[in-house]
Amino acid sequence: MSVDGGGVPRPEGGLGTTARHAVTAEEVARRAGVSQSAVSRAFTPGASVAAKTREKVLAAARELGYRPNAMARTLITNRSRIIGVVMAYLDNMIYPDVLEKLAAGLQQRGYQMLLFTGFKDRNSDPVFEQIMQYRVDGLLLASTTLSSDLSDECAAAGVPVVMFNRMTEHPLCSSVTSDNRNGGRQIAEFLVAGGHRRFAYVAGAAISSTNRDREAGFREGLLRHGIGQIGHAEGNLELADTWVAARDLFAADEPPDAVFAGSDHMALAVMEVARHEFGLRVPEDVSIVGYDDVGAARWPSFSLTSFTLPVAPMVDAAVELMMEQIESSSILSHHRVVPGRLAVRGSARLPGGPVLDRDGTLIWAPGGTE
Amino acid sequence: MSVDGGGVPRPEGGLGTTARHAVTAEEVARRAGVSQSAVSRAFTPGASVAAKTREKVLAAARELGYRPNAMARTLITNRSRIIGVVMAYLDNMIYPDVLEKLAAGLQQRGYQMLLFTGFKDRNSDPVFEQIMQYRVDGLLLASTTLSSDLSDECAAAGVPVVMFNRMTEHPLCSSVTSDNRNGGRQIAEFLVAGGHRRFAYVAGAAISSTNRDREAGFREGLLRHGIGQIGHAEGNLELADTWVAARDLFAADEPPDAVFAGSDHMALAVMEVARHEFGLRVPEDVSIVGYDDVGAARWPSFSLTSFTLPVAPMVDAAVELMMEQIESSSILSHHRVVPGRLAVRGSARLPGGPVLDRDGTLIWAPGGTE
DNA sequence: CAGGAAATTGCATACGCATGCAAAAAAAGC
DNA sequence: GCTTTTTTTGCATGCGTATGCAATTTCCTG
Repeated sequence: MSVDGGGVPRPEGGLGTTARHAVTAEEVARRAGVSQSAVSRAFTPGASVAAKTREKVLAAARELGYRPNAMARTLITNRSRIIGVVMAYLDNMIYPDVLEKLAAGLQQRGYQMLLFTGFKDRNSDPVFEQIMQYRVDGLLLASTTLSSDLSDECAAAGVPVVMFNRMTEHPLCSSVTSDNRNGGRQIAEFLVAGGHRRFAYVAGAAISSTNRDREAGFREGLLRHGIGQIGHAEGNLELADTWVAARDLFAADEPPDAVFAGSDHMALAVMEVARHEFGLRVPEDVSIVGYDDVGAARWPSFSLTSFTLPVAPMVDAAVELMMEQIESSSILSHHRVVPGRLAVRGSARLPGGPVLDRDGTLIWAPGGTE
Repeated sequence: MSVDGGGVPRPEGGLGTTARHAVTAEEVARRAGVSQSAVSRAFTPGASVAAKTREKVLAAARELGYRPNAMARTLITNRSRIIGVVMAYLDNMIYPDVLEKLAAGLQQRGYQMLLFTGFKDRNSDPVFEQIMQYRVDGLLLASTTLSSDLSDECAAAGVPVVMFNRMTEHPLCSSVTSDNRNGGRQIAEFLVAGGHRRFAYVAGAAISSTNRDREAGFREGLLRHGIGQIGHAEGNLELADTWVAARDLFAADEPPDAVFAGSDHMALAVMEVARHEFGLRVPEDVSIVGYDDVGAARWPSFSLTSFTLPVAPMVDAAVELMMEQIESSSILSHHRVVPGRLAVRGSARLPGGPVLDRDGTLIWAPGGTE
């Protein structure tokens, strides 16, 4: 079905190539009876202009509908005030939140966001050319990475790179992550303390440092208690894959009684399979723990125990790190690790240990870990 | 916790203001032994260059790491190849999908996306200035609108405006929506056919045309069967608000036995409250129907009956509409309405009528509506 | 009111590239 | 080989703005 109104042809400004004509500083200058420089200065905070002149200019600008041309400005200042943002995928439920907070943070500092997406299982090299052509002031990679060569290129071009939720070995990139390793470890402790015996890990993308660290921490924590053998399944951050992976786990001879999934997204899928395909009770038959603490984890239907991904402080840190580098014109290699905590809910059996109520969220605080 | 690597100062290029220096066409030209125009032509598809020259240029460019400056190009061509995208909010679960498909569609046509977000309960005027300074080739508004004045300004500037999932009265804006009205009507028919008596509508944002149309269709459908009085609650697209709204509904003297929520997001919240706060069985005690057919609607825990928001065709239509206007340099006012269908699942009592299985999805097809 | 300091202004230029135009080179036609 | 046609090339210019510099105005100070 299609309801079409009339087509209104745009007034042509001249020779076809110069179709539309935006108001320029020159025109404003003429109207205000000043020079083009004065107009420029009137729009530059802190520039040397008499208050009276600025008024005249702003008035003329308002009348003509003038707006400075950011592209032309970029050409001179060599600053686009644009940050290239690459998001691997958006179906992880934390990303709406990340994106919104990021947009707000950049916006507030006068920066815009050029967004690219769709690089879940490979790095962001494919869009690199495009991004760099727009002379972004910085590059933020969320849940994705860049090849070493391109990272070098960025550094050479003076474009700071900040990774979000991913670590990298590259000496000229910065990163902001949650304490994945510790999170995995703490979950292991929690599950062991809960009296579980057969553990399984549901993995995210293999190339993801975040996934590796979470798993490493988990295994490390279990090993402390002499548990070396655990189930492993590839959820791959995809619902469909996780579904299959979960079936494999529960259909095994010795199905796990405690599952840690590398992201809430996958954890919820595991829970669905456990309950509705295998008729398992959560947490009586199987405990399920996730990581990220997405909004849905709090829904009564799920009540998912999950390690918090501290989105707000992480985004803040990322923006800070970016601004710091842009303003100082230097490429840094700082790695910020933001601590999280285990939000204890109903999807995993409770251990005997102390569970505290902090700001309405239940926290498990075994002696000395915090 | 914070682990910091070393800070590597960026090599300064000269007088402080010219901190970093990107390779220019001029330099490539010198290296290749041609003129700057030749370089420009080598990078312009369809330009008049000998194959041999192009090779030389591309080789030199590769050696120097040259990348055309999109900003400078924009200044001349008057085309930024950037689309300004404003998304009202991202917590509606369809938006990750929309954003990804949109990015892909634009990317494929050589366009980039300048993203703005966070305008759920007001229009997008606040960021308008910023967007226009970057001389975007088009403006796409997802679940948000623009004041009439600014719409005029866009038209005057030759910037086409396309609304996604919102209609507008403005004569110089285009829009792509699903058939909200028909959807609401069909849901009414479905619920009436299912033998329900007491109906309620959970509303989204009051300023949203989408919300109004869905409600209008719903009421219209009910009225056909003589039902004029229905419950009404404001979910406001917010989980917290929906939670409260749902409590009000179910705590009433005559609680509804059929609830239509203006979005799946809200429908799921209603279901949570019904089940876990009021102990109601779905659909035995109350039927719940949503709109959008988000991924989670398919999860066994919810099995939400929902009217489909056809994201893929809608995004395609939006991109088409945008490109058409950009390429023809004319502002159109086309309103595309993309049909959806009722995906029948378990959250609402089934009527006696025909429920067909189409492509694995159950569709309710009352005589002659399709 | 003179004289100098400070604030303001305009001029000219540069940023990196695309493009019209004319000149040059290559190809084609005879 | 010479003219005509076609293709390729370089020159010059302009897109809209910011900014160093010098000229001008305004403001102070005595």
